Amino acid sequence: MTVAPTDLTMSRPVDAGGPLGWRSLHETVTSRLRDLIVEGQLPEGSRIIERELCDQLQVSRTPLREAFKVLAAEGLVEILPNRGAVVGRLGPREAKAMLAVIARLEAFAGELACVHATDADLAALSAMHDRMMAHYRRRERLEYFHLNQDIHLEIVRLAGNDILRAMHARLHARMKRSRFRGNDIPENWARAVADHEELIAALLRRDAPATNAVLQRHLDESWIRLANSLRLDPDTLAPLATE
Amino acid sequence: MTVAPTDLTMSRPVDAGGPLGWRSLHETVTSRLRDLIVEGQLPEGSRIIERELCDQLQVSRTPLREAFKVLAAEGLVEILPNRGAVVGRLGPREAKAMLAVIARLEAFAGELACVHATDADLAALSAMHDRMMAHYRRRERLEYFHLNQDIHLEIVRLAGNDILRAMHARLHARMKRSRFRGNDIPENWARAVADHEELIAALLRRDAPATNAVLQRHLDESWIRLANSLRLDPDTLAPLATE
DNA sequence: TCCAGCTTCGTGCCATGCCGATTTCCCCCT
DNA sequence: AGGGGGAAATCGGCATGGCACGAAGCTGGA
Repeated sequence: MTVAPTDLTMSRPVDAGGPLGWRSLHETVTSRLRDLIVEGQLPEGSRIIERELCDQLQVSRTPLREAFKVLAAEGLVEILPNRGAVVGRLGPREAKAMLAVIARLEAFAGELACVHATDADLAALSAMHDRMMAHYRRRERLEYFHLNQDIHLEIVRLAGNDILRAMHARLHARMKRSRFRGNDIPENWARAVADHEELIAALLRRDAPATNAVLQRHLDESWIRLANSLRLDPDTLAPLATE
Repeated sequence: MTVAPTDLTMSRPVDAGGPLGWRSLHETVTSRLRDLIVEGQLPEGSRIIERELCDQLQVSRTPLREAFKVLAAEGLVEILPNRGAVVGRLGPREAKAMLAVIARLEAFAGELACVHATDADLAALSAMHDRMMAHYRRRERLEYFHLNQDIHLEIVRLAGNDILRAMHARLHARMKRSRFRGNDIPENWARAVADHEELIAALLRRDAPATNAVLQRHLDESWIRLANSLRLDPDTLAPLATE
């Protein structure tokens, strides 16, 4: 779990720049740490030693501890009293629960987007979709993946409900790490792409019920895909028989 | 914003008791502070001076600052860089957004409860409902209010989805303070009670779609009631003309 | 040889001190 | 008299040190 000893003090202009724009140190540490966890640099379940991270991040223990507290509130790490912090594990049960909630939130966001988004917003979204499709035709998985995520986040943004966006962002961040492990299988990929075609069409028609339905279905299938890649039964969570 | 100078060190057995069961100081402070904010002891928008609270809670600044960080992550307080913390204001726009999300989450929870709750669970819920109705007939508003909240929380619990419960609890806590200011008007009260009758009936029938629908409607009406009590138009959020 | 108790070491938690930023108030200038 | 600028008080942010809890290693007895 060795991390590149990046110096965070450099990212804060100590004397230059206006009072706007620079963030307090614990905030910087929190962001950096969140990225490290979400990107999987810190493996799940591993104990995090304060002093070690202090040396690597070149900060004192106080801002680091404060960062741990907010990450614990976000559910990314778990703090055991008097025994330090471990990066939070994501069991299959929690993953299923989380995806179910994400599905409802995003479906709701789709509904709202149909009502509140401007024509320009939808046009931009459609353009993103077209670019994503281009990547799909070239089988550029990574670019597809990122654009896919951007589209989902954009839909939530277009809903115009900040609370909804914050809730969704929280859950999405926790799921992101799990999704990084390639769990997209070619035969399912086509299905996901078809969903997206339907989704964009429904949005452009501003058909709220249809948008809700297709997003709900799309994300439910997302859980099926994840469960299959984990060799689990999507319903009972029992280990799947492997041949 | 003077708060009773409760001594938190007492709540932590310094030498007695086993190692299990005592929480670290910042956790205790966080809970206490959360209660203080939710119950309205700390008025919204007021700046919180670290030193002042340190004296009143009899703790040092470090655990207090850590508590602020997690409460900020929960959205209960807002931290302005180098300018301290203020308890988060809840504008009408955010209140509407929050209630909309709560409505969807609770409606979803109702669906799940229809599937996952045991017969005993539903019987207990029904008993709570009966007690609530007894309070209603006697016009005991406070007891009714508390039981009402308990029922809603219980439904979310019965859904068996911990993520859903956590998200809902977060939002519910932030709304609670606003709801405390009596915004129940007698003529609307009867309507809310009728909703609850329908709700319990749908749950006992394990009719998921009906449960979803009635909860959704009930909470949407809850927003209408709140907007009216704030003299705002529920849709446009424009100030309502008062005669 | 194995278990129990103690000791030591590692580690996290909390208090305090110093530094920088912000705000406020007073004085001076217009 | 009113407005602007500067200085002091105030408050929050970060670093460090002391303290307490938990875990592992060691030693002595059964």
